[in-house]
Amino acid sequence: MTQHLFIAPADIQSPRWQQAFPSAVIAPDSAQIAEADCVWLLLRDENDFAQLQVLSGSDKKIIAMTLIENAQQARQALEAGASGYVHYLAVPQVLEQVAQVVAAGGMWLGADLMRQLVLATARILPAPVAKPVNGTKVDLSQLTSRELAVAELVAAGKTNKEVARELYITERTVKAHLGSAFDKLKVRDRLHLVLVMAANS
Amino acid sequence: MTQHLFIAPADIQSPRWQQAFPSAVIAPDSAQIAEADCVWLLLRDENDFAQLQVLSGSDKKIIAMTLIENAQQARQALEAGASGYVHYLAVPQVLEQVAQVVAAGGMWLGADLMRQLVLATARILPAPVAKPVNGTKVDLSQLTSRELAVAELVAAGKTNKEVARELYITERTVKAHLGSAFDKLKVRDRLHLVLVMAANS
DNA sequence: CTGTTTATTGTCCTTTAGTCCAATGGCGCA
DNA sequence: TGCGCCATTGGACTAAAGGACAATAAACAG
Repeated sequence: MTQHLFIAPADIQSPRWQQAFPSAVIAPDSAQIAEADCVWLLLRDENDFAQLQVLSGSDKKIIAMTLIENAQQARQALEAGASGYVHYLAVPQVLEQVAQVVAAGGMWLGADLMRQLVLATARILPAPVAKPVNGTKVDLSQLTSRELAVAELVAAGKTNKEVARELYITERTVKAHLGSAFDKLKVRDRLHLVLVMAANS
Repeated sequence: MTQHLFIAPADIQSPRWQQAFPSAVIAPDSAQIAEADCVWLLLRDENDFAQLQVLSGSDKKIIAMTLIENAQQARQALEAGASGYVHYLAVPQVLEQVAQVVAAGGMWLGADLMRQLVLATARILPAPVAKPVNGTKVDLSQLTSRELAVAELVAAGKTNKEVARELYITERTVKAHLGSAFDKLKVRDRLHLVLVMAANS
């Protein structure tokens, strides 16, 4: 039986982990790493990537979890040794599937990210007609670094107050950044912000 | 129950197909396509690709099978609409896993091909491409029909007032359904509801 | 040096969201 | 015919979100 260990800060956890794997251990750090043979690591900042690098040295299977699916982050995670890349709020069925595939020596990526990889690869391999991907695209690059930071946390489900605490600024400032992000991305509220960010990552 | 249809010439077939899916239909052409919801298509020449293109128009899941695994062919198959790419002599366990992943809205590629894709992509631009937003079934089944209707509209970015107008009920009732949906899905607000509903893609 | 952008915070105010404690009527089921 | 579940709504209330108007300070470009 596979022993799963979920490493994530206390404020970003999902009940679905335990639902998918009743015997799973959920902890904020890797203290109980020894008993685990499948580690789910929530990626948020560079430190988490560093930890991923460290873990990849072992023979344990590592699955990166993310707040927002993002192609570059996925690539980095897989390069750093992860065998899977999945949204942290994925439903138990998906989590189980990821575990299965990874346990079988496979790699797991959501279909959308996979498709991106396929299409991206089309450019470097001798390809026929690589259909350029487009759509209702929003340019997140027009946001300043602070606006983006706020937007990402908000898109991860944080409230303004939580974002403020996390970034060591006042709630008012959070609103300011958020408001200008709304303007730039032409969305009316945080809900739509999540939708466009989810559709363009 | 998923109905599998394997399309392959009589001289290139594998007994493992039937082993993996006892109720599967194996035929040399797509005559019996109507009853199937998962089509396994053996790729040999350009005609097969053409057929793949045609099939991709339907909502059926399509899995490309190959005689020899090849990165470029894999790419073409996935671009043409296939959700998986697997060797035609794969063992039943693998076939079942492929079917599972694909049924869940995922994409399947052997680990080796996957690694090639990942490494290939690593060298090119970090520019993200748009991804289509799709949704699969969640454990949303625990919601009543009304709760689900409200949840879906909310997850599409509608305000309570808009949902109320759309469903011809009062905003108060929208709140009631939404509140109980929150309880059942164990989310704290509409933002997390969106994340949960968008997570299983 | 000056104008622009970015980051930060403030107050005041309106609109939305979400919860608590109800109540009513319909529908299936034992 | 009660019991439970579902859909509906009310009122009252608290919290969260977002806009309007404005200010200060640092960084940066021309």
